[in-house]
Amino acid sequence: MITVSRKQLTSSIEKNKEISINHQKLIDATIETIAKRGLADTTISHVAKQAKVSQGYANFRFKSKENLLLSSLKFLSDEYKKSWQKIFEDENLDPVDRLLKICENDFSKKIANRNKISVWIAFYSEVKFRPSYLSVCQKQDEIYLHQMEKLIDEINTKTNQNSLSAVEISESYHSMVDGLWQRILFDPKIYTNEFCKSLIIKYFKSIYQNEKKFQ
Amino acid sequence: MITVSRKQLTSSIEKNKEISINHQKLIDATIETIAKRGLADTTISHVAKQAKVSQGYANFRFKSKENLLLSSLKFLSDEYKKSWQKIFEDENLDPVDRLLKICENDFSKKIANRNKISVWIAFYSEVKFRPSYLSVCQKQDEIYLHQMEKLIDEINTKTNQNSLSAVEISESYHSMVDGLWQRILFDPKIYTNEFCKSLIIKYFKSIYQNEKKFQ
DNA sequence: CAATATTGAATGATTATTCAATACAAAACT
DNA sequence: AGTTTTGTATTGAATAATCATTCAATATTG
Repeated sequence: MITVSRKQLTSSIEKNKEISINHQKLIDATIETIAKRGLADTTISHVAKQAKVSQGYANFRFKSKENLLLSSLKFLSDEYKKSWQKIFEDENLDPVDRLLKICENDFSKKIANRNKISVWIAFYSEVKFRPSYLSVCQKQDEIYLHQMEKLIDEINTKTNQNSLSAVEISESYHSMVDGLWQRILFDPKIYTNEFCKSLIIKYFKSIYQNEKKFQ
Repeated sequence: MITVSRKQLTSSIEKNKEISINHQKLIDATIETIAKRGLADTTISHVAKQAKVSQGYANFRFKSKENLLLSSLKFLSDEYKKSWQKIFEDENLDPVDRLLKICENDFSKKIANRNKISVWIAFYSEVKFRPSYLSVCQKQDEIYLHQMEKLIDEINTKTNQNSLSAVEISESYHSMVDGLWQRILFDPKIYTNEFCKSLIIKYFKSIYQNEKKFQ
């Protein structure tokens, strides 16, 4: 009785693992393909070949191409969210260190690499026309910005900085990051992750001139 | 002889006018269509309908869809270039005023409106995969950045600002503009042109704290 | 009556989606 | 242990829709 039950359990776990491996394999292949060929030229057939499954299976597995694309966007979005959420939740960091960690994360190789930025920009360009894409990004964006504002507010208070509001600083930061991501894509020789990060840090340095951690 | 020659001249001008009206009509229709439906969903048939010509004609006139898209990008790019070139060439402006004019232009209704930003972003997302798109943007971008660096350098010298280099400031400015354009598209209620411009001016204010024109 | 501009239906290529056929693995039965 | 049965995973060829492109026919202009 026990052995049978164990066997079933193992089998079920392994089956799920198999399934989620295929699931993730297809999402990875989608990201690779968009990065390599662009969203306009990404067909189910290309993705399937990249993932080494049949074309029919890719479609069957995700019900539709649209759904596969959406799932890939969700994956990227979740991955990004997890990375910054960990930093906002870390109670051991003082505000300035937390801000520095956020910058570091935003220009880490895991987040700001050419493959992933290609995909982000491809989806950005379609967001206006696909409500489903927008809803994946919008909510997380709001949370990020809200946390950021709280954090900047703390730093403003601590440093007696009051010529720029927390909203203004976090909006500026956010758009600078978006802009720099774009530039990493166009000209990665000049816009290395390090260069981008240092530009951002210098921005903070010019606002918080007495804060030594930005030096 | 003279009358015939005049007639021919007039006729030729009017024919060219007709032709260039159709030409421009199709380019405008392309921009409208990309803004309304996205690049992925922009077909020759949609553009032709928008321009009120037949589908066959649109293709015939531009030889291919690819060429129509490229011509539309060129049009946008030239329009933008003309607008900032005029400012860089205006000898009556002192450096800070010139910088203020550049900002104003970058967030003017003519340049930074939802239609045109939609089209820019649509092309950006494909730039990596179409060398022809890249070559349209790249050169002008370089000139813009170069002029900007010269300008910032003048202001740095004049104001004894030396904690940030001209390159750093112009790169930061440039990416912030790109980022803000993106945000105008996503959330035009918050990111009005005025709001974006004021964010940028405040950035300069925090760098050039003694320069009264940024107040 | 040319000569040129414009049309719109036909063509062919591409591609998402479907689904009958097959491979595979686990369970049930000798 | 080996064989059969059953259920699920996966394939890939067929289908149907979309769309750029072509071009013979028609309209327009000088």
